[in-house]
Formats: sequence, C-alpha cells, structure tokens
Amino acid sequence: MNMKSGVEQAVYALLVLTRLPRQAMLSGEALSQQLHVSPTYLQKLMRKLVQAGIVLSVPGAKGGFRLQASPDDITIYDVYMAVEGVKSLYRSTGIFEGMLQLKDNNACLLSDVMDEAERAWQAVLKRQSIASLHSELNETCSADDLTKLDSWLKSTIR
Amino acid sequence: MNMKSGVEQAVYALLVLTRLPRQAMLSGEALSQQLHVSPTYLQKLMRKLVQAGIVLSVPGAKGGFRLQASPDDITIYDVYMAVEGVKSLYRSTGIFEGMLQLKDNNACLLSDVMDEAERAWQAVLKRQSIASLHSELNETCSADDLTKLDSWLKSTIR
DNA sequence: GTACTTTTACTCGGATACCGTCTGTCCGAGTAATTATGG
DNA sequence: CCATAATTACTCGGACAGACGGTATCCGAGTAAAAGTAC
Repeated sequence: MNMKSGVEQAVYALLVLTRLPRQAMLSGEALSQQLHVSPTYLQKLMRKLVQAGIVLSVPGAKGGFRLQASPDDITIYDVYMAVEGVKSLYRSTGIFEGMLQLKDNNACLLSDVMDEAERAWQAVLKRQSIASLHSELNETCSADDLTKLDSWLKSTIR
Repeated sequence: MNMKSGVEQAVYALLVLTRLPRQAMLSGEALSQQLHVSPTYLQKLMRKLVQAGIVLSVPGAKGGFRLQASPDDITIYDVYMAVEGVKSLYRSTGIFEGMLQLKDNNACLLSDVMDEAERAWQAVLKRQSIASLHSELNETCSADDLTKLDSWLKSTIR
C-alpha cells in the first residue's frame, strides 16, 4: 500500500506551472527537464490533469500546458484523484459473505471503518491547495534559487 | 494505492478466533477452510499477527492459534500494522531537492500534508477494535448462522 | 504581397515492455502430543 | 507397567513462482504556428 510517485510528480509539475507568467505555456518536455523525471510518463500524468480540468493544454507549435483553474482552487485531493483515479483504498473480497453463506450481499463489516478512515484521509488533502504549497515553497527556498527558477522559465517559454 | 487483501483476511481470522472457546486452539488449516482463503498464505499472515503479539501460537500436535490480547485491546490499526508493515503511504522521491539543487536534505513540501493525512486515517482505524467489529457481527448475522459457526468451531478444535 | 504548401513543434492516446510488490505454493526444519515398542 | 522410540499434527521461516498494477518507452495521429514557395 504505497502512494503512486506519479502524484508527487503531478503536484510539483503544477507548482512549476503556478510560477508561469500569465498566459505563457510550458511544454511537457521542458517540465520533465525541470523535474528530472521521465518525459513520456510525465506527459501521461499531464493528460490526466487535463482531463480533470486542472490544466489547460494546447497542441501545435508554441503549445504546451498551463493552469486552467486558480491555484487556490486546486487541492492536493484534486491532484490525487486525477492521477490515482476514483477507486477507494479498500474493496472487500467477500470473505464475510463466504464465511457463512449470507444471502443478502451485505457490505462487509470492514467497509464502514475503512470508508470512514479514507474520508478522514481525504479531508486533510482537501484542506491543502496548490497555492498554499506554493507559498510554502516561497518561504522555504532562497531568493536566489527562486529567481534562478523564474529566469529558467522565462528563457524556456516561447 | 490499494490496501492489501491480507489485512481483510487477518481481521476476519481474528474475528473467528474471538468466538473460540476459552483456551481452545484452532489450526491455520481449519481457519483457512472457514474463511475460504489460501491455507499457506493465511499461515504467513498469522505469523505476522504472532510476531505483533496479537495472536498466540503453539506448535506441535493439538497446537494452533488463539488470541493473546483481549479483543478490546486489538484495534484495526494494530492488525493493519502487523500485516502491512510500518512504512508510510508516501515517501518522497526527492523531486523537490532535484528541482533546484537544495543543499540541505529538506523534507519535501508534500511530506507534511501526507503525514498528517495518514495520521488522520490511522486515527479512525485506532478507534475500532476487534471487539467492536465482533459485536457488529453479532447484530448483523442471524442467530442460526452464529450457532452454525459455533458448532463448527466446537467440532473442529481438538 | 497574397494564397498555398511544407516543415516544425507540440499534444493525444493506444500498444507494449519492464519491474516491484502482493499473492500463493513448496519444502525442510522445529516442537509437542500421541502411539507404538521393548523389557 | 514403565521407559523409550516412532509417528503424527501442528507451527516456523525461507525460497521461489505467478499475478497484478505502476512506471516507462515508443509510435502513429492530430493540431497549429512558422517558414518556405508560387504567382
């Protein structure tokens, strides 16, 4: 039971896009270079973010990605759901029904607890947004590093 | 990101052991028959429960398993940890450090949120015990099914 | 200079290979109760 | 009848095969801007 590393990639990709100048676009290739991750796989992740309405994509030359929603409106939960899918952590394998043959397809005893636990988990992810993470980034990093990142962005967008 | 089905097996195994007459023992083979799961794999799970101090095992003829702790003291969290291990759901792959070469091995921005979310998740699992699940079982099942289970237990222990 | 074609630089989505983890099996040990054996 | 040996019925833990899902790569297709070409 491990979280996909793709979620982490997606979050940081969004963080980079947050620093993007207004209306500018960044290609998947450029993004992958900044994050040091597989270009093709990141492309796949970006498509999921597009389908979830988080990111806007434009094909063709000078195309690329940029945020569609405001960073304040994008929660970590949204990113998680876009990348990981909607299936819940726990799905009964039907042991309870099998133990003593119960006629009614009763939800297994564990489902209630597990669902509640998952909701509690998701609630925390919903409280944090890309914007709040981005402000953390501003506090954490040195001004030097940030300007280096911004100038890289400026020179990369076309 | 899916929970191991082994956790479910372990929980129901403990539920069966809860109904066991005082001091009686049940073999892994018998348990697996009742749960309709793989005998050898269940054996592996039971060993983990033993190592976690949840279950007591006795080798040799007339040996088997029985609960070591009181059902009230065994939380779903305990079972989860015993089966799934202690590693956390999320571990940073170091993208943040790689983005702009940060000297200090700073924990990535996501870690805080993810850890908090995991704690919230675990907190729910800690509130539910095997005993509370067992009382749910008593309410859910028909008296007929329960006596059938008990008589099976009586005829199986030796 | 305008209309058209070609090139270029992207995204899109499917097919597929790789790899780690979870599931499941097998086997040789160890242990204890039971049974068999010998005197 | 008692002591000892053999058998039986378990757990223990490692090694390993199989299944599955996440990671990663490749390719053909679509799209739009830019560059080239013709008149």
